[in-house]
Amino acid sequence: MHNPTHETDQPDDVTEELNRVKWENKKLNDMLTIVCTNYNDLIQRQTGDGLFNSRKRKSDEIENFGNVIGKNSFVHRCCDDYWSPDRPKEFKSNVSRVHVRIDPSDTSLVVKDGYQWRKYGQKVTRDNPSPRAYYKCSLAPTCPVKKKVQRSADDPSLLVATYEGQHNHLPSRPDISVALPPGVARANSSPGSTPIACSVSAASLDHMTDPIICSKIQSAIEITENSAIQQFLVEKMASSLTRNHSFTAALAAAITGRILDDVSEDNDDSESNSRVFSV
DNA sequence: CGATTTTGACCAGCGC
DNA sequence: GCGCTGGTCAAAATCG
Repeated sequence: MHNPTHETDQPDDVTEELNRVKWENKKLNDMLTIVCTNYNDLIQRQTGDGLFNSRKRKSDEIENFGNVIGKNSFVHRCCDDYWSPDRPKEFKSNVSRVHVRIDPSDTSLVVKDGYQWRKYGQKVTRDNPSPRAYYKCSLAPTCPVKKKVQRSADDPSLLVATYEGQHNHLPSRPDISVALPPGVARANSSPGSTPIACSVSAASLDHMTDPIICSKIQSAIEITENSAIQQFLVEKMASSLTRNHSFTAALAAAITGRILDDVSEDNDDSESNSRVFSV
């Protein structure tokens, strides 16, 4: 956003430019706050009402925006074949799976990801001799996120965690999820598993099948500043919201109105406005 | 003593 | 309609 050619300007111009950039950042923060609020409302409306009313397989329809990432773990594409190959595919979108390498002798079904989970059930399924554990997020009473953890039938040293829903709160260990917004969990190590660092190795990223998610996650890992976190958050929300035509129409109308307001308020500085919204 | 885990029972979707 | 199956409940047990 900041034009590098201004660095050679007079000190007064530099100060003015800095003030202008600060003002633009403040505007972006305000807009981001509004978008976040509306986004959470929309997601809650889409996933909250009746989401867990049924105790049965309609829970497959739950949307998920959380991708978990860490050393020795990797994300499958959101629309893969979930647990069973013969499951219907039409409502599996945005349910993410995470594979975590553990010690084969470790029998615990624990995948630490910065959130606090309460186990509410365990089941032996037909297609896998190892039990499947069911967890609910216990960090916030209203958090709808659930996860299922089961050993891979093919590779006992691999834990497969499936996340359903979106966190409506921050993780209990912000140090783990420093670069990821709420709703994006990060896999950490279980007691018997290989410790997972906060960086992602190239080898682990190679396991990812979706280059878009891979690149986004890699960029997220490199984020250390607030502006970068906001950018990642916007990308995440945009990728899910652009599928909703009514939302995009409403958003376009809102932004258009906002731009018009800005133009009328800052009539002397139309160049800066175009710079902000041309991203 | 509160939080969490375990585990058997129950419920509901799905295929036949 | 019936049986199989996955998901959830809830009481008891365990843990810190």
